[in-house]
Amino acid sequence: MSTTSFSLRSMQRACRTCSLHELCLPLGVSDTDIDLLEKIVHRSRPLPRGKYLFREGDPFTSIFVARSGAVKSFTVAPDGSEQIIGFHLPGELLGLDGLTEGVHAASARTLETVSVCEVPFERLEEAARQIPALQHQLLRLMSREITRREEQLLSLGKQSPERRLAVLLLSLSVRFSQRGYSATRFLLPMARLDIANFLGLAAETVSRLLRRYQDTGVLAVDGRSVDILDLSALRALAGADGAEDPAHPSCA
Amino acid sequence: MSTTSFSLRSMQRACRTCSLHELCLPLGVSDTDIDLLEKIVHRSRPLPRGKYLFREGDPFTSIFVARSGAVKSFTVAPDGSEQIIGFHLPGELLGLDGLTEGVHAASARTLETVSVCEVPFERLEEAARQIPALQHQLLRLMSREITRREEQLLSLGKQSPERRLAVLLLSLSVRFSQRGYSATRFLLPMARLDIANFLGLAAETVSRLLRRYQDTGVLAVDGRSVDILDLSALRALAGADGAEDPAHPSCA
DNA sequence: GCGGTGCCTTGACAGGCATCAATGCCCCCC
DNA sequence: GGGGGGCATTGATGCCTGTCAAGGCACCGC
Repeated sequence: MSTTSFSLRSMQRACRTCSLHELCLPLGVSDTDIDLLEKIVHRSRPLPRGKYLFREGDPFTSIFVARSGAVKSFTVAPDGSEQIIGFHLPGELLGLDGLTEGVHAASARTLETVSVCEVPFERLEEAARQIPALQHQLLRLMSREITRREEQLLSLGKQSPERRLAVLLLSLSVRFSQRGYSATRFLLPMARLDIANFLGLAAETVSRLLRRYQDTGVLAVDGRSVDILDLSALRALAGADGAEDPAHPSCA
Repeated sequence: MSTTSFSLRSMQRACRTCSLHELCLPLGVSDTDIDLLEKIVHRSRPLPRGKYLFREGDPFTSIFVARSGAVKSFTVAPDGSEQIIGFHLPGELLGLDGLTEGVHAASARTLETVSVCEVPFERLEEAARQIPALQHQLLRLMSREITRREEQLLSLGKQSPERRLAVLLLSLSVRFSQRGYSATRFLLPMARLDIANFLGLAAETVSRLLRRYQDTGVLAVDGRSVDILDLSALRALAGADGAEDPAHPSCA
């Protein structure tokens, strides 16, 4: 650990050349200050599928960001049942919920092969004090995590399973496109059961909904590959849609 | 506005003597540094029920904390339907979701008479740079907001309406007791329709569930007043409960 | 090539919750 | 004191979705 002798050229100055630059901590930080940041960040070798970044109850010392690959975070109820809290794509901060109590409130496990950056939080905090732009970006990223969870809450609140799934697909679409991938064709990083668990549905329902979307020409689905054929239709399904169920009455 | 002449003795140094001290920004900040913080904070007169703290789309300039009274945050879909994202008790930060885009992502409206503190965010950020303890506490509070939303996600994910309502009641119970109120007897600050909207249920279902809880001796409900008679039973309903429905199958 | 194991899909069924509708209560305002 | 509106409760009905069960498909190791 202490004396890594293999050459890591591709890992040096990685933050500056990282494609996630704009989504991650370095945004707005000057080049000289990025050097400071990079001294703090640990870059791991790729982790295979199914590995834990951290577990519920682990002491909180670092936050994590995937450079590639998706991660799920979840808690395990006393009866052993798993409840998925979220899916994290590259550039999305992981582990921030541990700061409150000093202990991670959830576990994080890789859904596929994942390269992660680990950022020791105390050192990050210290650096943020010295680099105003870094402090600002850290706060912004935490704000983004709050916003993302609020959007998830919105989607779960819109009770119809049809909507929930549509919202998830749209969210993935947007997030993939922000990361330079296609907004309409992508591979789902997670299993149907994970989707169902996350959305509070049965796996069978997810399956049937996907089929229905396919039958109505909104999507083309083949296993984990998704092709969004009619984006506006999907938006209508997810959104306020003036379609069929007027959801909750307004108080306005 | 600029020249308020009326005496504000009770409002001066309010942070230091505020009962929410331990839950709010001043925690861990030295007395001399609190003076600095207090210069930033605006304390408003009490707002009546139904007033907006901010609206979706408003430019983000400040965060808010209620000193007393509850607030709901929500978004309005294009079709006019309201979706409630959360209920905020005194000491819980409001408006943080605006930092990401510089624009508030949700609206916040008072559920009852509310006294709020308004904290201009730029100045707070600046102060946080100078006061390490304040920076740390700000980050902790943001982390707490993330955690709270994750808990809400958990509760919405646990699909059974019975559980969701139990989780909400327990959450309120804990939060009231943290604020010095009874953990078992309190007044709901929100209407049934708000609860239903928040939990993704119909108002009728909420009503029926409350009745069922009452019939089984878990609660005594009268309008908005709630008396938790059997806390452990409520926990069982909310939690992993080895009771009736084994929720989602585990992947572990 | 074979069997095994996840994972996904499809079908049948029953229960639960949303929906519609009506009633009652309380508070506020006239 | 009377009327009205908002909110809560209760009942009846039908659809949707969870559950159970079976089958198919792909990937992996032997």
